[in-house]
Amino acid sequence: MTIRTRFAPSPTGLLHIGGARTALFNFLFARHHCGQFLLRIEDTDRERSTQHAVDVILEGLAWLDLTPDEPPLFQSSRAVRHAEVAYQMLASGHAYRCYSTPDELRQMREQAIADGRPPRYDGRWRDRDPADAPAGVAPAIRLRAPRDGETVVDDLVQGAVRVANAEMDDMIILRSDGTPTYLHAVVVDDHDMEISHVIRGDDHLTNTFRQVQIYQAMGWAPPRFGHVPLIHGADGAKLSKRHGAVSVLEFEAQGFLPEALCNYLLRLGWGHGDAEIISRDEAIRLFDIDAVGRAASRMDYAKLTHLNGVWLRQADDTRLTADVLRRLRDRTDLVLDDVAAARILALMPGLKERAKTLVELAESAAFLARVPPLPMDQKASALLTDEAKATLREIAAALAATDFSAGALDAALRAYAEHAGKKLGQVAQPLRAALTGSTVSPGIDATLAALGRDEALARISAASR
RNA sequence: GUCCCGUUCGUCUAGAGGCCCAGGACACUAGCCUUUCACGUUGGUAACACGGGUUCGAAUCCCGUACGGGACGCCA
Repeated sequence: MTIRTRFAPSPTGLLHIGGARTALFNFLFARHHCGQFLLRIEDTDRERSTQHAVDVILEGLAWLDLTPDEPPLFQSSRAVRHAEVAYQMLASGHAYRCYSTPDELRQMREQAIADGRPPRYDGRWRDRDPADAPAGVAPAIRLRAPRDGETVVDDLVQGAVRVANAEMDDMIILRSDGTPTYLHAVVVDDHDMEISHVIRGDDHLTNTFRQVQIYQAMGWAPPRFGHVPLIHGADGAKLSKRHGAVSVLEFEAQGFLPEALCNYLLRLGWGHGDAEIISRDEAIRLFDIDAVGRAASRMDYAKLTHLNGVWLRQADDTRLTADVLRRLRDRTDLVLDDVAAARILALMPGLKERAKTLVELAESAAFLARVPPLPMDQKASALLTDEAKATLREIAAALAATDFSAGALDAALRAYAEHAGKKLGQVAQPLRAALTGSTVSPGIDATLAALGRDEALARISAASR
């Protein structure tokens, strides 16, 4: 049997990290088992679905490199098929028409809650003569669910979960306007798409029983299910639009690398011994659904940030340089020409070692695109005393005599320090201030080399005046 | 309220009856390294929710309790 999984978000909100992780797990599971990963947009709620949300989902998945193997299926395009199946069930006696109005149902629910009973449809049209149908009321179609026995789901993550059928009422499968409900559409689509494994959020676990009843009514073999626990916000509360549930694209804006976010998400709810830094290829090799934990987990930005630093250091210099230039593009205080780009690329090995996010990286690279005289931060200007300025003029002369390679510069600096009876730090820090306008940068030799002879000497000259 | 699920350091996790007076990672913290800042490195603080069983032996199995989460819609 070919393994086929799907990610089925509804375009009524953003693609948040919970959804992203669900997509990742589906993707990894499919790849691990040499199967296919599909995408289905559940846009049956026409009122709340938006094109913008669809775009965000598609963009987000592309950014995370979780591209589906087939074009996305839009659930709304399958309304005819959903209705067809509902009528089949009606014909076979597995469903019936219900003429209760939404208002009536609401009263029924409120009454049940007031009486301390579970809020459920009482099945008043289940066995009623269709001749009793009130005129002018369009009926909804309900599943004639079994009332005895129990329904069992052998979940890949949660294990065997069972519920008494008496706990469930007859759910609506086709609304009075002829459109399918979610529970029904999902089953029909998963069946028609030949989905073998449904991996989704824990919040769907209790829905699964009702879906299984539809499979049974249609005589279809249900897929295997795996319900992964939800991700909570940093404070332990459920992810909501108000906090934490930001779009995955927001993570991009905040300077996180997609491979870092995937690595983080993978380790949230799943573990493999002591493995922490896991590439996509390794993830495909190691991941399996049975190692997914059963408890909800919290979003931890500190750990994500750490992981991002690890991946940043491993990332390609050209790629990072392009990202930095993009983030700095709109800065009016910088000159982002080819010269600046070349400097940033040249210093990237040292810059990426010191940054945890792409935002920090861009900020730390900005000095390379400045035109002297540089703005000095407080600590830098404090370093540039009259004595230091005099020293800088001497250093400039020593540096000018080299070929401006990092090795030669380092040697010249050390020789000068020894000659002047100073510690290297006393030499390097004023120089750093002059070159960068701050007290933090990659190694001073590499920084000098990246700037190049003319620019470096110009900056030293400007700062030592 | 009813049903379902969960509970190992602050956080993410390893752990499938003896290897665990519980390991790793992040965070925090003390050193080392050092040309600043990072990185790296060596230590440290810190957890099996609680109570009963079962067993020679339980973080691991069973039952309760507490707490947390989810679902109960002509939303998805």
